Amino acid sequence: MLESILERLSEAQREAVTHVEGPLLILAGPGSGKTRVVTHRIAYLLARGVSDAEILALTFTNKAADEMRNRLAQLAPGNRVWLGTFHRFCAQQLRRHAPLVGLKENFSILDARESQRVVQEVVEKLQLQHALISPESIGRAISNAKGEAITHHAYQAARFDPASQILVQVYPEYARRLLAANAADFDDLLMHFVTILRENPELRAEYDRRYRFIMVDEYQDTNLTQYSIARALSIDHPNLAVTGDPDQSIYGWRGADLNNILEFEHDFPRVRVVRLERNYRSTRSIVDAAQALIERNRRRKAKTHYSEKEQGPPVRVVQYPDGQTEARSIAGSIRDQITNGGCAASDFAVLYRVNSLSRVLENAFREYGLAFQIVKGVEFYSRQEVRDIISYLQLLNNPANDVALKRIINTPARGIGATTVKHLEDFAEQAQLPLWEACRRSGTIDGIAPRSALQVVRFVALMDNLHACLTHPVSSLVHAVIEDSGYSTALRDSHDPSDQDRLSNLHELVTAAREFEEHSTLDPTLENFLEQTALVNDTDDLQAGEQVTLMTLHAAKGLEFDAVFIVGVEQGLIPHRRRDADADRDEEEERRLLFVGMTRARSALQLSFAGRRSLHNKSETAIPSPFIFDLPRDLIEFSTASADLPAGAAEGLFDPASSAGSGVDDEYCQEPGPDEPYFELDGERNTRRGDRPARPGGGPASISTAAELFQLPQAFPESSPGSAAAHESSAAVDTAGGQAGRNGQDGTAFQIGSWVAHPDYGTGQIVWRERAASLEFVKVRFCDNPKLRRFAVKHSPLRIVAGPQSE
DNA sequence: ATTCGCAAAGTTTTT
DNA sequence: CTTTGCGAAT
Repeated sequence: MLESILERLSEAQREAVTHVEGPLLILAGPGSGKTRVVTHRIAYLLARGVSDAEILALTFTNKAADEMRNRLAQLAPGNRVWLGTFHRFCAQQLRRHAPLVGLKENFSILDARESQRVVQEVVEKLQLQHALISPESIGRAISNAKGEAITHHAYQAARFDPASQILVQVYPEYARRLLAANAADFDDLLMHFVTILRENPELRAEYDRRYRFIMVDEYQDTNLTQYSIARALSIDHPNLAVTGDPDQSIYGWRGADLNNILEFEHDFPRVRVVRLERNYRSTRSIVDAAQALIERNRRRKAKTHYSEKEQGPPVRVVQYPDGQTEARSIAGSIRDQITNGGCAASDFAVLYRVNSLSRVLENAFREYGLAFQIVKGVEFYSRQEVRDIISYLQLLNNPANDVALKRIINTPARGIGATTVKHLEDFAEQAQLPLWEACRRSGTIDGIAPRSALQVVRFVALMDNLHACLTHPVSSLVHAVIEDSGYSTALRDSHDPSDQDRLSNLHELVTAAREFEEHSTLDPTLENFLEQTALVNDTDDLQAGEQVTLMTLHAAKGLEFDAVFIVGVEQGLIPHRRRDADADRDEEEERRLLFVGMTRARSALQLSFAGRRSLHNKSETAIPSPFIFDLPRDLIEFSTASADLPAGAAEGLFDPASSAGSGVDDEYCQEPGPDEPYFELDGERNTRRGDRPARPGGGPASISTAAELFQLPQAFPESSPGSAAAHESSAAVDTAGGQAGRNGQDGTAFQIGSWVAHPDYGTGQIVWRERAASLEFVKVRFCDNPKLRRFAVKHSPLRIVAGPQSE
């Protein structure tokens, strides 16, 4: 049993897997088999007799949790280890102990927009509008404070800082409103749990005992609050194992604190540190170039990435005259390699720093008739119409939820205007009642016209009727809300074509509810469904189909592709120029971002920059990113592409296995000529960067307040390494976070470029695909109409008439 | 109460 | 250039 878990692990991997007691830090470089190690370690603990109820595995994203769960299920079928996101874990615990922080167990979870809305209201109410400090930045500041476990009681304004002067007023009122609405924002889920642990030592000890073995994934992304949770549960039983990679920390801007991982050894003395440095994913050229880049960072832990795969072709660095040429050339190259090089579209990814760069690429890909998908951030559950219906459900579940009530009291329009709502609010505030109770008393409130009061009464009756449906299955309740609220009628009667999309999204919500009933491991209650919709986003699934993937560098984390293009590697883009351009700290994070992007590639990698870049329709001269100069000359191949591409010409990124083929036909891809190269990748400039002055900062990281919150005991059991017979079979080729299609829908039929027929609109061509809530959507341009129409493939009468063709 | 029009802004993103 | 939000007008 133990043997079978340990076979096919490298020595370093095995060391991590067999570590049982005591703190463990796994520094896992890209492609080093991290997920494999985590899942195998859990399986190993189980095999050694640890009860599955004693193990807690925390991740940041549902995607990571799903992947781990699936892989663990294969190693330890039927296990009941708690494995999931921080937020879900905390939400569940918070339900149990809600009264300890002034909530009730049926509290609602506000999404980012809703909580921002509340911030805005508070700012207006307190008359704190400030010319330079936007409500958004105040919201961010509150979120940051919560990410450091600073409650509104504890928050102190820095004396002369105008932003914190405002915050010190807004934060408490914001917190008060959320409590009054029996609601928590995302950050609250974690912070309230920390508060509970902090104020209830016996409860903390109980949790500590209950979860004797804790694992935290992507530890470099933890903020102080998350750190505090992990730490609080690892005092009496400090068997905390974290995996992470400081070099892949790219979320500092959202509160992730690199110190948590850099100081782990300090916070947990006698920690075992395992470095997974071998990269099983990429060729040596790629790994070595990425290593050279990341070595320039100072705030990191020494770690040398290496590969024992073949050398592979050098990393290509290409200069294009402008962004359009860049896009076309890449599209041409990919098309060429698909038609001549035997590659599949799904082998390729194009990465960029900012979403706005996707547009040129989109156009070029369309022009070249390539199937592609853009991974974007609009989540199904945050669409307006979906959010509206969810608000009805939230109000049914938690009548105190004023945020939800205000959202839907007049959606769809039912004659309850701003004035009426204002009166209701005033009354509610005066009487210290939820808005909902004010609605019940609308007839008795001064200032509300009888006609308006009647409408409110009808709204109350509507909700009361729906309330009677609470005993029905969630999906029928959702259906009832959509129908009885008048929402579906309003959409059906609308002349705005996009309202039809909205309607199909709502049908999809019913389907999601049904799937939840049938497949969820949780009780299919309304409350659990609401939690699901708040904490899960359905679009982090990539489609599997045959298409090139376009996405931001951030979105690429955890994925891998045979060939990767990174575009716009220019000053101002990578590193990105910010408003408050501060410090090396940011530059290092940007370098890590490029490092993450580069290490997505298995066998071919190209970085490119342009001489001119038009962004927001302004064309400006562009200068190559300084990071380009960090790459060692002997690992890269530099070339310049000229402006006038022969249509359809392509350069080879791959040296295809048969490098003779259509590999590098350099019609517009020459070595930089002697005639004043605009840009020269020169050894001298390259080395000069090496000896720049040492940074003064970087001092000892201040030890987090969490250390004061939760003291560690002086001693804990000596770690006992499992004595597994070590025979090396280092064939462990694992793709950490490797992405496989696990969506049901087959991607072959409805492709970009396919011709389809519709009974009403005639024939048209698919120009866009997307996926939301396990449903596939396409946009179609019909012959007689320039306007795009969007359809849910499953529900639409579309019929394929011809395969993909370029226009 | 809805609709229209104009102004302003425009990193990255999970939960 | 595009999107989004707010304010004025009907």
